[in-house]
Amino acid sequence: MRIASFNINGTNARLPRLLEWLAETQPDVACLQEIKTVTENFPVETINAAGYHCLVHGQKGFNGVAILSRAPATETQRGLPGDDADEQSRYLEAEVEGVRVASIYLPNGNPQPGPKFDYKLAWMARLHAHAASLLATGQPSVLAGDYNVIPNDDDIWSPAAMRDDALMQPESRTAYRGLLWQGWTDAIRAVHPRGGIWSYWDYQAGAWPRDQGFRIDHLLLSPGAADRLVDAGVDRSVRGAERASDHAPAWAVLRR
DNA sequence: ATGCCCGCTTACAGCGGA
Repeated sequence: MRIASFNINGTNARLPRLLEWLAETQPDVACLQEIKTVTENFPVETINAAGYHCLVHGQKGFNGVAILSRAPATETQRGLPGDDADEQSRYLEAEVEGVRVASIYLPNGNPQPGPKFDYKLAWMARLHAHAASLLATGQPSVLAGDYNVIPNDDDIWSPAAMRDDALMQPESRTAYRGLLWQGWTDAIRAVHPRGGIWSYWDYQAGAWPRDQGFRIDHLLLSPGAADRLVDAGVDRSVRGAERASDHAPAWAVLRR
């Protein structure tokens, strides 16, 4: 069972690339982030024609997440619990083929310090609480998404280049590690323990041709899911296409 | 030190992204 996470950076701008990638890699579940459209405007019929069911939690202009699946999915959570005033569409969760799968778009948090960084850390605290409730169910679960956290210094081409960025502040990393201590396994890290794997390359300053990237798209596996881990990686070549997203898809394969 | 590039919006400039 192949589960992937892809920050597409705009549905309208990226639909051809999305369809190509689905056809080429045929994930069983695709968690999308930054769909940047309201739910009603997501191209459900086109995605259905490509062989995928759609669950969509959209938002106008920014954010927005979706879960595409070859098998029917049952929605289990829309929006991250813990703050009724939070109107940003950054969390969607469903059960697919017996596995609980979440599509996560964690706040960027820049500039830091500041209210956006506070929101990021508060959101991560809420995620920590909800993730604990998922572990308590004992169901195999996968938290897949754009975490906007560079976990380690070997997850970026140059730690100095992003030293003051919200993505690699100690508070961000500590909160991410808190999920690991809770019992979640970073699938790509487990398969590639030496690091050096990137999932994002900035549009600016020739970051892609220079391979100046970092890893912020992660799939966290519950113990029951981690026991079934076969392989994990990043579809790097997707980043090299015309009109590509600035993210490449990250994926994990679980034994059925 | 700043902007580079990209996608979005009751758009033709400004914001958010990372």
